[in-house]
Amino acid sequence: MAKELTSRSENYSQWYNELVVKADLAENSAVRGCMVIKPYGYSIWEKMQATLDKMFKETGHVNAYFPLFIPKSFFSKEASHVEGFAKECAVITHYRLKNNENGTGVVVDPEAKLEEELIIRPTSETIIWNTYRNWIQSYRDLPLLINQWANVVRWEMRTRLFLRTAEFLWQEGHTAHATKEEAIEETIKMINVYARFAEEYLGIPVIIGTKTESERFAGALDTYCIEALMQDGKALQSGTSHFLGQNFAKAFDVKFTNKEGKLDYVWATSWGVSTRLVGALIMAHSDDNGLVLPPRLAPIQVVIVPIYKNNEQLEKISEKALQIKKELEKIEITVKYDDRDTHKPGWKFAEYELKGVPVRIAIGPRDLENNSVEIARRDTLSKEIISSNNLGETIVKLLDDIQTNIYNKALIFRENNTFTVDTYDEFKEIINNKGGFVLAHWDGSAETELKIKEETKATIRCILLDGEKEEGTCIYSGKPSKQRVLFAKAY
RNA sequence: CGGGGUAUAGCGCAGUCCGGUUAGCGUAUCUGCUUUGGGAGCAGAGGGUCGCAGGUUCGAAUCCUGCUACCCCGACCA
Repeated sequence: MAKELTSRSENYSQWYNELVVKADLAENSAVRGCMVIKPYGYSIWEKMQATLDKMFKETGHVNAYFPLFIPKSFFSKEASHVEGFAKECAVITHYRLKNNENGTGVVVDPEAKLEEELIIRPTSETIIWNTYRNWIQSYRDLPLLINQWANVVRWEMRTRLFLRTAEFLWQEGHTAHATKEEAIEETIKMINVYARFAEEYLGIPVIIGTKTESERFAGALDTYCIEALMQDGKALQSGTSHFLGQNFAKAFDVKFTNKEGKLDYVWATSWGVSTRLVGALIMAHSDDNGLVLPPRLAPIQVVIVPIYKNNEQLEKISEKALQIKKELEKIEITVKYDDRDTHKPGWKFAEYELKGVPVRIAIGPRDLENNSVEIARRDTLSKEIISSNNLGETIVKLLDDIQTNIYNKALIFRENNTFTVDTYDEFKEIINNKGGFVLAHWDGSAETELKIKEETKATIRCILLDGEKEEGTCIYSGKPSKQRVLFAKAY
């Protein structure tokens, strides 16, 4: 009642904005374009971090930390990199404040101007490669497989909670290799790690592909990406992995002696995912009642709500509830027992639905008599009374079911909203009226890509990595094409 | 950064056009009693620099100017 949510059909973006705030994930801050990630939202991010970090370690990477500030001169060393980021950099020019002469506060001390201005990192390639120069001399120093968890700042014009904020949290992997082949292998390995994470944990099916030249990371030779389809038919780039070639090695003079004793430039990759994934999670699965979280990333997997008329009943129910909690926690399930007397059960039901808790167990006097509990699952909103014997086993299976179900639901949605077209008219019809992914032939030219973007707002999300090599003609120019590419309107 | 909109109690809003009692409603909060298997009921109470800064006026939430933030639509991006 107090937290009525706008429906998706009524206004999808309003639904998203309200949901983020009402489910207590994040809110806008006093600083333009920056968000406050609240504890519930942050714990989802922590779960993502923990999982990804483990996956990175399993693939041989280690964590380190590089500075937030980058000297301006570093930044300008790689030409296309500067061009890509220059328009959205925050710059530090001074290092001191002083009291305003009229006593009304503080002002920047003009005496404290920095010799060299500092850029707040929009990404760390430059500072990292400047450092790697000192770390790498020989092929024996390679590969260098480093990741960092950090915040970055990109001065965005229009921001949205999680999807695009001026400051965001992410991880960025930066690796150095002796050969081109090895670097490309690393790039592909990591995009596959992201894809596996998206599908197995976020429960979101993704398309793996490479970016066209115009969508590529500034400074990369190739950008691999995973693209997910949101419920409103728009695509969300959910992770990228870049093959940087020798661009940064040349810009920062990072050379090594190879086995033949010859000097050569190092081959590089970088890859990242951000708090944007939280936005993906919300938009992929949630419904008009609120969040739907995949069990593997839900901060609370099971909530237990007691139903009682008096203290005596509450005591008996609590005894049973705590016993169940203990049993579930023993098998690594995160359980919250909500015995607050300040809210009624119905209120709690609605609240936990809004917050996307996968499983709710309700226990009342009738259940005590019958040795039963009521189990409700968030993804289907269905309820069932079951015996409270062997609850652990049941819940484990149920959580697995939910994880699989929401993935399948998202997969079916994507299948139903992926279209193959052969004419520009069909293309426009689908992009304008339905949305979704559209597979179409493209002649490979930046001009055609731009024209299509200008006319329809759809962009090439990626060139499918495992796409069929099918000859055809470009829907726009009629020129020959070797394979279909994936178009969509994107976030 | 361009166009449009909004800013009044924690949240959601009315009042602003046409200046004039003590700024109101819903919800939330607090107290008490009754309640508890899907967002409880009744009674009472507290809570406001009307976004910020100037200006006009005897008098400003209301009129004027400037600023800021947020939302929507464009251009740019993870």
